Amino acid sequence: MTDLCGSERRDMFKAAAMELACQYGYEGATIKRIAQKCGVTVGTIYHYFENKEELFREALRERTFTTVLKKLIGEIEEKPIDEGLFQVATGFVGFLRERRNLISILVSEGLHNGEFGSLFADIVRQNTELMKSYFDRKIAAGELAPIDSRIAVQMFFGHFFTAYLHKERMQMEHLPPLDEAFVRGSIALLLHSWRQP
Amino acid sequence: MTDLCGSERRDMFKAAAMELACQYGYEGATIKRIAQKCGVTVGTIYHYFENKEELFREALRERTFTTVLKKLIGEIEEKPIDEGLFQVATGFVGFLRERRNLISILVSEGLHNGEFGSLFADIVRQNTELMKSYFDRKIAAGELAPIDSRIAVQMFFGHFFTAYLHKERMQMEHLPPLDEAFVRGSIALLLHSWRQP
Amino acid sequence: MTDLCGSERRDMFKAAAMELACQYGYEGATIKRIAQKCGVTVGTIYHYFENKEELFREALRERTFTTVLKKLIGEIEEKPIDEGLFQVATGFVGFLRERRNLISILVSEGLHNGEFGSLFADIVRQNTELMKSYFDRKIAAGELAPIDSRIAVQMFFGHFFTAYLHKERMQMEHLPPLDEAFVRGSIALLLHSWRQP
Amino acid sequence: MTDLCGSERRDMFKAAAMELACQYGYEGATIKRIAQKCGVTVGTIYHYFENKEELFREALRERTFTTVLKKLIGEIEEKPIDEGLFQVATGFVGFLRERRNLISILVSEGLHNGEFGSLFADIVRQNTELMKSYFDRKIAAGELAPIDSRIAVQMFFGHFFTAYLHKERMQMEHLPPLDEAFVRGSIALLLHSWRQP
DNA sequence: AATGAATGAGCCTTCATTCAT
DNA sequence: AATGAATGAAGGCTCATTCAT
Repeated sequence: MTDLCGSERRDMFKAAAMELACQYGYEGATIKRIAQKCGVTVGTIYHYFENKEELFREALRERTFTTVLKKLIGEIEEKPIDEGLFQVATGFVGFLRERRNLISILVSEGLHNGEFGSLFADIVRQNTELMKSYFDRKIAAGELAPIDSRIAVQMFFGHFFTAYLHKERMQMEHLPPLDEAFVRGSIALLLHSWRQP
Repeated sequence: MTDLCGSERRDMFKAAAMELACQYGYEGATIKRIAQKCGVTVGTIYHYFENKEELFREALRERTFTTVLKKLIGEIEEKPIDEGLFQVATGFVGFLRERRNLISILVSEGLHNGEFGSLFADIVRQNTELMKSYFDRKIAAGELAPIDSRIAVQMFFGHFFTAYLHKERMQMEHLPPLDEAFVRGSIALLLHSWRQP
Repeated sequence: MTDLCGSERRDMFKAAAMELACQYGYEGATIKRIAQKCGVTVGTIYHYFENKEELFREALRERTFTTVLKKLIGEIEEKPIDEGLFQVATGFVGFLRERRNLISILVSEGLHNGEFGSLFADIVRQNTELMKSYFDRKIAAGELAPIDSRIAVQMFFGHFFTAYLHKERMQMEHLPPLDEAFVRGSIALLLHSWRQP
Repeated sequence: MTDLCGSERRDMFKAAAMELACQYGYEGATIKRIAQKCGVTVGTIYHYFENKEELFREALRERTFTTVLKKLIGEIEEKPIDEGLFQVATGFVGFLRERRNLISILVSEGLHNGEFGSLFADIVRQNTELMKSYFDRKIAAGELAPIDSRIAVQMFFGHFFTAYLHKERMQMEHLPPLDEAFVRGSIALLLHSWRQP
């Protein structure tokens, strides 16, 4: 419709695909629907992408949290640990929100689509490694106790990921909102002993 | 095939449906496949269930972790907190493993199927409440510090849930196995301060 | 439509497929057209056949000239060679006419469809072998000169096959009709020396 | 790509069309594939040809065996019959090999495409007439017996055509190779009596 | 002259569902 | 209770063709 160059067109299709898949699932995001949403006909989409899977693969690969995380870790290196974790957590949740479609598809399709599954695994591995080495540096520096950093990373991301999924993607109304208080509270919980000293 | 009464047949269909959906996703678990797996023809399934959705809804509602959790909490009330958490966590992971199919479907379909979504939300709420009141009693008893028990519950379940999903459902090879050591390590991480005292 | 048992239904679909393919080619014989010709909807055809290729493969394999040829050779063993050849040639042309669809598809699709190609090759080989051994027996019996029986077989079938294709399938009006006179004339041409003695 | 004048471009497209159609069939030889093979885009082809059919029609009409045959017959007029037939047969097989694409398409498409069918018929008629009059002259000259020259021509071309199709286009491995021995053997078979004198 | 984006009809195939037997 | 033939809409994808640039 509007005047767009080729690459912008591709982006438009990818965005529409993500949005529809988030709403209806991968199967529900039909090429026809994607085309309609973009005001073109099915053939056009195949002019830009080999097939449906390529369209999605490319869209999903596009931007991952890893890029953001690298930058964040660079910025927080010198800050106190609770501030550092706060910033990463906030960035993570913000990313999940911004790329909400991506997340939905990776989770729901990753469970039974090999291609998407390994894409998801890749992303998780990269993030895990970055964060683990941050933890390890903090342990070496004596800021953190000698905890099992591998598990710690899983706990950190796992918590915020699940919280986001449950609260914002599945609208579980009994759960607290994912606001700053929640993030700060969560980090406090991690850093402090649960046990009464 | 073998002689089964009506209710047993229903169970058989539900079990087959779960298994196939776990493997191929909800869309991939076609009525024909379910029928074949049970050695009957498509028509038969429609004798027992109104339609595909009813079959799945009923299968998913069947048994949730809540039943197990109630029993577990009764048993651990008097035990020290780390042992109590260990038993709940172990029971939770065991349940996820045993009902692996159910979990897959709730997660992947819950994201864009309203019916399944609220089913999932229900289950989560019940578990959250049970566990939260357990935490609250422990806080009152002075065994736990006055932590935010709502967040703590989310962190507890969220961690093991994510760990299970990533490791055992998505085969992320870079993650540690979900064995006793992992569970104990995770609980230690929760109960102790991450920060160097 | 009319009451037919399963196997008759299959036959009906195969017959329709052959007829349409003969008229429009393999690609032109669409499942929809086949279904329409049979008064059913597309889904029905897929109830009987895995896919389009299976439908055609089965239809093509169904009856080949080999069966007819075996019987014919049994009958002509004792007859004089020109009468024997006349009967085989007549039977061959009759078969081509009767199974006109089959031939069209094997020839036209066999050239670029591996599956159909090897099907055709199989048929040709079987016929060639049967006929060659007949020739060899006649040579041994002294009724035929010690000719190269392999080439002779190719010449025999090749001639009638081409004649049929050109005249009756491609309506080449400048060619003589494929009647008894033509067959007898052809055999005379084979058996007698072309060269002026 | 390279600098070609209009007519050379047309030839290039036609050649590519033939080659692809030979490999994949008429339907399989898509405009896009043809364009790709020539390093241009689809639009370009439509600058040179009205539509797909025109492209093929023109390509097929291009050069036929007739031209070659005329020349050959001129050359063999004075030679002994077996040598003459050898040269024509060799030329014919050589032509089929060289124009392999053309042949495939005429045969396979000619069966259900009226346009291509009559094109093929034209070619066959011309060749038949040329060869028949050669035979008739040889009969008049007493070199050949008073055979039915119309059938003889069909037998001559039909044999080599089928042999080529079966052996070199359909890779029938049980058949002898189409070499000089085969051609000479075939001609001997034609010229000599099959019957034991 | 050449491009390549866009079209839209049509292809093969799948699948939940119905229903006469 | 069970069958399985039949439906028909829908899905992914292809392709000859057009046309503004």
